[in-house]
Amino acid sequence: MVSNTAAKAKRALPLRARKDEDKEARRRLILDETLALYRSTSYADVKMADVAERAKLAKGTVFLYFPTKEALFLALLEDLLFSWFARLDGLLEHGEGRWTGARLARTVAESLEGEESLTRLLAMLQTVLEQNVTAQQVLPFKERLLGALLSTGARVEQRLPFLKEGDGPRFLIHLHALVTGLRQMADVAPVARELLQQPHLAPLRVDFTGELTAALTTLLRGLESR
Amino acid sequence: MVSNTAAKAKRALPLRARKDEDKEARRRLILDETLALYRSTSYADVKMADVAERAKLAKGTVFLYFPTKEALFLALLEDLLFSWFARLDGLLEHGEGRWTGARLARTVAESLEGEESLTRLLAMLQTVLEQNVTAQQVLPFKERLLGALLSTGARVEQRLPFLKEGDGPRFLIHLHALVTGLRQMADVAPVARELLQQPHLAPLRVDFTGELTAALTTLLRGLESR
DNA sequence: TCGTCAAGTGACTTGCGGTCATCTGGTGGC
DNA sequence: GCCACCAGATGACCGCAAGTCACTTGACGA
Repeated sequence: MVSNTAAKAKRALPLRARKDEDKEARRRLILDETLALYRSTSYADVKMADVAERAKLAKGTVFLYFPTKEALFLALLEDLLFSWFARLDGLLEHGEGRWTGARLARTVAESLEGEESLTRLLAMLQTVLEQNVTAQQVLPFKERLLGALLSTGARVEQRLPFLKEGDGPRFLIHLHALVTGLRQMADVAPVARELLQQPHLAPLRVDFTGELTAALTTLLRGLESR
Repeated sequence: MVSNTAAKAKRALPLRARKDEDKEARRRLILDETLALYRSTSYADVKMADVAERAKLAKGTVFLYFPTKEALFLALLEDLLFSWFARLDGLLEHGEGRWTGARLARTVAESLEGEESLTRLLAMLQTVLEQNVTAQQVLPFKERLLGALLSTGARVEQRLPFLKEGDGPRFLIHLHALVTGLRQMADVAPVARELLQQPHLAPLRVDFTGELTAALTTLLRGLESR
């Protein structure tokens, strides 16, 4: 979970973080500043030196908390991803009334609206983030991911009676695939975005939420009519 | 299209490529060597200096043919992608007998088997390759892509009578999304691959062709039962 | 109060993408 | 067949960003 500004202002950190609590706060601070920078630019444009400067730390200090740039962004992804899982769980748990494939598709797609940072990071996961990171560092992430896949997957299965054993997690894997792919198409590099303004290239433009909803609905209808 | 070794050995290039034909041959040579390197490593591990060395050229010469590393890989992707489109067109055109959603799904998924380089590059398209490249350089690619999307999309629509106007291209966009996403999951970084050997993480392992076939079949069944 | 040592620092190293002043071989004109 | 020209080729060099490490300093316990 990324701390909000209120929490940030709560208390000035000592110059040296010796208590675990303070270390954690410093870690959060670095993650927050990284996210702030990433929001308005791209992975390549976020320099470790800039992160350090914004966090009012020396560059070396950032590397005390995260051994590589990739590890930093992997941690950021972890924050965003699992807080999204928690939010989706909430929506599935507390939603009233009958659930249909279409409703689930909409719920999921909308839960990802405004989560551009998350989906952009997700799209880089294996291509970039898992480079230059040791197995030690990826393992906890993968294990948490598996856990979330199984537990949220089970919740999805409960909601839609036509789903069979294992369909839930598989649905989430397809969701991940679609999110990754659609985000790449919808949220392209600035150069390409400009290009796609040209009317004759309009068919290449992709509305993320719309297209994701459509794809998930179709996917679930396919499972229902099996 | 990437030239084969036979074509490569056909004729020694002059030291200076002055004719367009020779320039094209040199360009191909660079692309071939890039692909050879990329096959066994990753984007980050392919150094421009290595490409030059393998092609028996000075580093500067490579930059005469491709202005940036990203442009080089974009050109490589273009080669692989459009030759795959052509191959798929052939399969759609010459396939005998009745076409079903399941058959189309299988045909498409199998046409991508052994195309790991293509799908890995595709997964990097917007995240990496379109960075550091001018609009001038991306435009032809996008235009060709649009053309292929429309023409191959139309072929797909012809094969499956239950598809409506526009379903073909849209199917291909969802295909792109799924390919990108599934490739990321199936063909992970070496670190992660090692990790996934552990039995308790088995559910995170993804069989690319199998999973793609399943997803496409479900997707098409969803469209059929609309 | 002060000694200890982990947290913090930033100048430095490394490595790679990209440049450009210089060189040279193919070609066209004679 | 010779030569002048210049586009193609070269590789030493540059800039930049990730990552290191010898040194400094402030929190805490004795």
